[in-house]
Amino acid sequence: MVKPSDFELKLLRHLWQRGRLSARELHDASAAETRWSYSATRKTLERMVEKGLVRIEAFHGLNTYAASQSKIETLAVLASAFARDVLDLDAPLPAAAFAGSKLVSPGEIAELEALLEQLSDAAKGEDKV
Amino acid sequence: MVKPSDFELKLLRHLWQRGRLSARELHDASAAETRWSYSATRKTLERMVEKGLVRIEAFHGLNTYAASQSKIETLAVLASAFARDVLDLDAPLPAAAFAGSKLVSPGEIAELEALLEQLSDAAKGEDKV
DNA sequence: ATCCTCATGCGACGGATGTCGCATCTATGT
DNA sequence: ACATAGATGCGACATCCGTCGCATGAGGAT
Repeated sequence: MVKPSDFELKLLRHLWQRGRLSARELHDASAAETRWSYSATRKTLERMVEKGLVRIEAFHGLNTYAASQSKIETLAVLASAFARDVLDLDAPLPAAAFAGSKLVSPGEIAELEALLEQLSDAAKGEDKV
Repeated sequence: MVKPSDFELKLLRHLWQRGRLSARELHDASAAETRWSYSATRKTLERMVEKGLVRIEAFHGLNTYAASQSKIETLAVLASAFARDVLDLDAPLPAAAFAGSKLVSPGEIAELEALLEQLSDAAKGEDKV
């Protein structure tokens, strides 16, 4: 699972919400936040494809892009990095941390928690070696 | 207030805990985690001085370094960036998020919350303009 | 006076990322 | 057939950061 940068995350959010988009559509949707030129949006998108964050698919010559890593997976990577690097926590972040976010429904929070625990267990395993 | 990178944070932790240290002392204390050469530690330290994260002071020719941004301030920047960029939260992170961390005492959590609220209010102000 | 050790200043390289422009190709209107 | 608009591939530059090495210099040991 890949950890996106802050800007990459902004693009991902639109893709999660709206599914598959062309570069132009994604740019129009996100330009207000990023304040990027169309070129900048496209280049970032291109790199996200290389990294495996986004899947590209052409329809009759028009490239379209869709997230290839789910919102929950992505939040899990980000949250566990925060817990480990910043808070120096062993256990995963408690669900309460996500409670106020409009990004995740209660059902998704449950899913997230499961993933987080998995990640933190995996980390412990590596430690021992 | 400056947002440190993950590695810079590792160095800062030692400075918060032990106060002023020489480059050598800091390196010996942190090399296990960073797995860096002495040169790498020094260079990072040098850049942290430029950024204003650390204050340098020479005693009879020996350089010593101390954190110039407190633990709580730093956690506040990091936590509010996480809340804003990742969780897309308007309000600051709830105290519950920090509860399990050995880095902060209950008293410090209170201090943190105050700071976080300040930061989130400031952000709203800028938004409106 | 000579040598060794350690600190210091500073340069360098590579990868990630933010940012942008240009040359080319393709479909479409006239 | 030709011009125009938009999409695409790709190159480029700057900055940050992880990482390291070298040359110089100062203080102590012989």
